[in-house]
Amino acid sequence: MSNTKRESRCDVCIYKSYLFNYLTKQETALVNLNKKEIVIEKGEIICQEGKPIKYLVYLREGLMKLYKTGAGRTQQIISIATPQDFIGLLSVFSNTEYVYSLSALEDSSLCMIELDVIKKIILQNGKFALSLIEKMNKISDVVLSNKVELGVKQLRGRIAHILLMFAEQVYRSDIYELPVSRKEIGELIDMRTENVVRILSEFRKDQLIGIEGKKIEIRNKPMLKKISELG
Amino acid sequence: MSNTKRESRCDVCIYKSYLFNYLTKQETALVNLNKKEIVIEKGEIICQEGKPIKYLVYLREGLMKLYKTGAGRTQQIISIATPQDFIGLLSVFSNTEYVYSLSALEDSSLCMIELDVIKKIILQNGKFALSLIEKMNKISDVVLSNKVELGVKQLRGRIAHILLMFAEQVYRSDIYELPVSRKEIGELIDMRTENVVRILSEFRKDQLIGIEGKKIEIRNKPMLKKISELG
DNA sequence: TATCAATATTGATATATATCATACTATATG
DNA sequence: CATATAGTATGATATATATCAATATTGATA
Repeated sequence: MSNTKRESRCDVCIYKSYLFNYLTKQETALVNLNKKEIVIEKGEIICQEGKPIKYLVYLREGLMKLYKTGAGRTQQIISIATPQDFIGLLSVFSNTEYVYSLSALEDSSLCMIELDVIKKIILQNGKFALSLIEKMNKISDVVLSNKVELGVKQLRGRIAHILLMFAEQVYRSDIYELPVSRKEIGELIDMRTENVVRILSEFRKDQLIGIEGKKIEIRNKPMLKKISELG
Repeated sequence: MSNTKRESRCDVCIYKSYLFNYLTKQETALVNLNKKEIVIEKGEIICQEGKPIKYLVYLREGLMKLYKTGAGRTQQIISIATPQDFIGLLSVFSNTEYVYSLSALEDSSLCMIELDVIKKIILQNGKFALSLIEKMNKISDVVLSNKVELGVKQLRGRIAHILLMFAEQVYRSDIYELPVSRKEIGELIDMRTENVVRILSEFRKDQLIGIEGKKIEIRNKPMLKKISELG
């Protein structure tokens, strides 16, 4: 737990979410006083299911996973958070305890804002509230449609989908280092580790991708897209 | 399309959502002026994917399904709305067109409120905004956790889950009339019609349920719960 | 460096689920 | 009334996926 803390000013924060542009000077100052910044290492767990919710977590830099622990230590990954995401935004206002856990897939830098302060601002700042609502809807669109699509796709389609997701949403590059293990990919798209491995190898044999350990290279994006769409 | 329209006053509406208790008299009057009430018959489609969003739909009485049409006329049911639900609340603020369609599973009575009016009220009424946010989070908890659980459960577990859902969430009775066809059950829990039929028959043979056409009787709830939980 | 544990890989096999075929309702429709 | 049409039902078979087993590889740690 090497939670290096450093304090920066919200008003000039370079990571600032566009949502906070709707705040007044006073509100920004209030956030400034009631937030803490932490830097965490890959693998560290920030929030655990069942623990009381105190903060709204904002991801400045890095990559994190939001997951749920089921019976028999199995995990299910709900979503992968990228910079500028408010993590778990879809559940913090309806629960007093976290329903998901949160851990770092890469070294990450977070800003944790007291939830009570956010609530206070919602009460007094309509523009902020409406923007937050829009933001929540956008997140729910993505998360939900991902989960809904899982149901119709076969394993090959899911793997293609996740490979493209990392390329397009996360790394914005056709060459990237997978931030997750084969097992975690399985937890994200509901399949067994062995099948993740198998289908990745298959895709490599078919020249769709290059693999070198965790390094992935998308080689035939049109074909991958087709596989992803047709399931 | 027998959209019988009748107008009632919001301030004394017996179907009123608790959310509207946070409104001022003026705001209630504004809603009153910008809403329309409609009564629709089983099978009627209210919103269609791709059509512009103008209203926030509130279900007063009846039962509706929110669904998505995929390639090849296949449907996927996202959720089933019960009275007092704001339908599609999770996507109306992030899109200008509906991303889901909405149709009646039973004769239903709806109140459709101009979305612009809702937005206006969010901007000026913090309590309403915060309550709406909490509501949205609750909906997303339910919808998302349902979809997440689908991924881990096998067919038997899914059927058990859905049978219990109708008994406990929708009809609050162990005997009820299924509002959906076997095909629609499949669309709701990602499985083939034949397997829905097969497993229902199996459950009947095992004395877990009684079936008579669409009429379902839960006969061994503890066992169904176990099947639902263990997947 | 040696050792251990976790991860990755591949193959063989079992199981779950989808698909195909057929028949048998109910319900609508001319 | 006859005849479509969708829904329900069941069996046989094909296919997709999970499970089991064995080995290789990597990464962490003493």
